[in-house]
Amino acid sequence: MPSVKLHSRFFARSVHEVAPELIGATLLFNGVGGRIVEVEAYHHTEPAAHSFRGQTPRNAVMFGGPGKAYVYRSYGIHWCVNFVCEPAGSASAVLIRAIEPLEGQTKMRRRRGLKDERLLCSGPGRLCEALGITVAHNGLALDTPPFQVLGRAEKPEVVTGVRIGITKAMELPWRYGLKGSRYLSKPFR
DNA sequence: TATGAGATCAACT
DNA sequence: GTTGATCTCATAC
Repeated sequence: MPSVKLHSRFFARSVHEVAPELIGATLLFNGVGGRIVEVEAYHHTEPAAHSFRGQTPRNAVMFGGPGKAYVYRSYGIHWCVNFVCEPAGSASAVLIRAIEPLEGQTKMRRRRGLKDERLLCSGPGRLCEALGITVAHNGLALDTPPFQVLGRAEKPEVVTGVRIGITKAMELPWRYGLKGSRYLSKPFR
């Protein structure tokens, strides 16, 4: 199956173009990962984005230009990974919310504690735990090991909806998913 | 199936 | 002191 590595050029566009195109792409971290089935776009002009109020130590990577991983701690417990998009300074990113486990399932299971395969990577915190992504990887380039992001071979059917778990800008339909996937963090309505 | 508590930290009021 | 781009487990229906 032909897959092309995605470079920073791919990410240097609007999050609204990049996010739907990431559905069906492959994310690997040290060779472990799978097919991206759910993402959300966060634009700096909108209050749900971490960059909305300007730069802080936590979100600095968002301001450094496209093609990097932005990793932050969620609820003091979990890690979540974003792909930074748009030109440098735009500070917008795509949150990777769920993947379909394909490579390194043994490692993922071990890290996750032998959970149901369906729950291995179906959520932003879950997938970071399964792949072993932490803040130690914040700011790393997405086209260089340990990261590997491969473009999809064919265009899948993409569904959209409102974003999950936020209390600001709840009306924006900037959640994208692979239609019919059983690995979504929540079904699309 | 649904709701609630707890874990625990960066940023904000 | 409160909130949040979350998840798990316990208890109730």
